Parts: sequence; C-alpha cells; structure tokens
Amino acid sequence: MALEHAILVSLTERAGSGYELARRFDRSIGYFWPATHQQIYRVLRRMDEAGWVTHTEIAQDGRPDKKVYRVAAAGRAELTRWLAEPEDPAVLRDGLGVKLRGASLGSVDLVLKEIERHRAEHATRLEVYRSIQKRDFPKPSTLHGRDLHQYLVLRGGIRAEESFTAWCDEVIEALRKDHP
Amino acid sequence: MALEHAILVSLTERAGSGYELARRFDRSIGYFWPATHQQIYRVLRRMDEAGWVTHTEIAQDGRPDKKVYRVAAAGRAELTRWLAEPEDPAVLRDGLGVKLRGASLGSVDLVLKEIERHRAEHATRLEVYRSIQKRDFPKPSTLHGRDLHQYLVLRGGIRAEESFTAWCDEVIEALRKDHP
DNA sequence: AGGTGCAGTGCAACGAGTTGCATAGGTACG
DNA sequence: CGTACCTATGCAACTCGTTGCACTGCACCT
Repeated sequence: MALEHAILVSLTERAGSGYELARRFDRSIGYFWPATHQQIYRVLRRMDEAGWVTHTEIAQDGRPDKKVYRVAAAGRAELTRWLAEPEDPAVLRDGLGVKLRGASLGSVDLVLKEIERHRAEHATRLEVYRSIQKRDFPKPSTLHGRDLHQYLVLRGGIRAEESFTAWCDEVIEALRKDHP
Repeated sequence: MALEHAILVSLTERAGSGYELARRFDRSIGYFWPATHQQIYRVLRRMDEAGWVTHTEIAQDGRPDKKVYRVAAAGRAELTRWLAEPEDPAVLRDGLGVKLRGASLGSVDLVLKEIERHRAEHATRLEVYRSIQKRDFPKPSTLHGRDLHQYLVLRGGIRAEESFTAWCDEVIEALRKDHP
C-alpha cells in the first residue's frame, strides 16, 4: 500500500478534490508515482471511510460540485507510521529490455527504431524536469527542509532520465556498428 | 501483455519447465522483468491452451515429473508480431521518492537511514551485475548478434544501479548538511 | 529422528492497476 | 448549430501481481 501515502503527502501540502489530485499526479508527484483518477477516487473514498481524511462538499456554479479532502488526525498518524516503516526497493520492469534481448528473433532494425523512439520520449521528459528545476530551484545550494526534499526527488527523476538516454545512445551505437 | 513475451524469449533460447523458467527469471531476465513461479505457471498454461507453446511430460526418478515447454509456430509468430509492435515506455514507480518528498512530515533521520539502506541494496545488485559482466562478457567489443543484445541489456541494469546509488549519495550528503 | 532445503506443480483469495463507459453543464471553435 | 474539450465524480469488469498454502519425495545436517 502506497498510493494512500502518496495522496496523504500531497493532501498534507494542500487540501484538494479528487480531480485536483489527479491533475497534481499528472504534473508532479505522478512522475514518481503515477495514478489515474479512478484509483485516486477509490482510495479517497476508502481513506474517508477509514477516517484518514475528511471531505467538504463545495457547490460551484457553472461547474459540478466537488469534494475537497483534508487530512484528518488519523491520516497524519498513518503517514508518520508509514514514513518510519522500511520500504521495499522499487523493481525495474522494462519491456524494452525484453525486446532488446529477443531482437535477433525478429527484426533488429525495428527494435533499433523502437529504442530511438523511447530515447526521444525520455529526452523530452528530461527537458521537462530540467525546466522545472530551472524555474523552481534556481539556487539549489540555498534550499532547506521540504523544498530541499522536493528538489532532491526531482534530481532523482533527472538522473534516471539522463542515465536512460545515455543507455539508449550506447545501444544505438552498438547496434548500428553490429548491424550495418 | 508482456510476461508472455518474456517467457517466449526465454523459451526460444532454451526449452524448459515452469520451475526452470522461474529460476532463470530469478537469475537473469527477471532483473528486468521479475516474475514469481505462480505467474509463470499460469501464463504457461494459458499459452499452452492458445497453442503458443507445447509441453512434454518428463518422468524423473527421485524427483517429481516435470513439463518441458517448447515454443510452437504460433508462439514464434506472436513473438515476431510483438517485437515489431511499439512498446509503452516503462513507468518509474518508487516509494522512496514519495517518502523523501514527505520526509519533513515525519522523521528526516529515519528517511535518511532508509535511503542508506536502499543504497546498500542497490550497490549489492550493482556488484552482482558487474561480476556477471566480467564473467560472461570480458571482451565487449568482440560481441555480435544475440550475445551483444544480452550484453547491452546487462549494461542497462548496470547503468540504472550506478545512477541510483549516485543519487542516494547526493541525497545523503544534502540531508546531512541540512539536518546536522 | 527431525528439521531444512531443493525440485516440481498447482489452487484460492486478494489487492492493485487498467479500460471503457456514464452523467452533466459550461466554454470555445468553426 | 454541432462538436469537442474541461471540470467533476463514479460504476463495472477485467487483467496482473502477490501471498499463503498444499502435496510429494529426496538429500543433507545435527
């Protein structure tokens, strides 16, 4: 169980509706913990029933009503409990590796194209992260506490994308040499 | 759908039983596509029913009977079909990032210890990969075809672990400075 | 004599994530 | 005027992955 905790972290920073949370996941926390609105709604209801969060219905005009969720005492307690608990290391699960491993059973050329495509997508993501870094953390050495933590998480995303694109380059070069 | 394909790749390299496949996944292909024996048995049965693989029951003495699976024509066709198909980019989903982001809501010290623990685990995995590289691919520049592909996949694992441990070091240093 | 580990297959239940769809009013575009 | 997109919530069905357990029999250690 961890989507619960990702939502609790996000809601602690700022209260919000399920829809708003889904947007936030799309833009920031979801780079490291993706979630769809379906999952979020379901988990919010579960946490509401468990008393981890409370909600207030807000009528809006011109727009559908919304339920704004706030973290309750039990939710804060659960969050600190979870933060102190050991976490299983994340597993890497990448179909591209399987494809590369099986490349000689199909068309090496097509697999090469596929890797180029992935490289481009990850390079784009990398650019997004870098522009966030420039905009939100122009002077990293001055950061403290929560801001520092957020910056470090972003650094993780940047490093992961850098490393992935560098790997793609290595693969592309090696495949081109081997397969003229 | 991709466990199917990971199994097909592995079975194409060499026929084997569900148990043997589970061992292989533990040792090599599973570094990039983890699977338990339960998943493997289930998928093998499904693929058998679909005609993608065939099995032969082998009686052994001193040991339980086993079913050795081989890729059938339909399985080979499916594999080449899948290899030519575009693959969704893998998503990164790491609870450690969420924890770091929420660190200030609990004990920063405990999160720091957690990151040190993860660093150690990933450093161990990195050592495993490096020793595989030394043992199986001592001269990378001479590799071609399937061997080259396998080597490049391993390189991906090495790069990912290097990058992750370097990130941990950056985080540990920054947290220590910020939180004496 | 009893416990642990390995080889081998499998069931049952659960939890998490995905996908398609439904509803509903507002705005913006051609 | 129709179409498409945004806000906002939600159901239903499905697949995928995890966990715990069951049964068999040999080998090894204490």
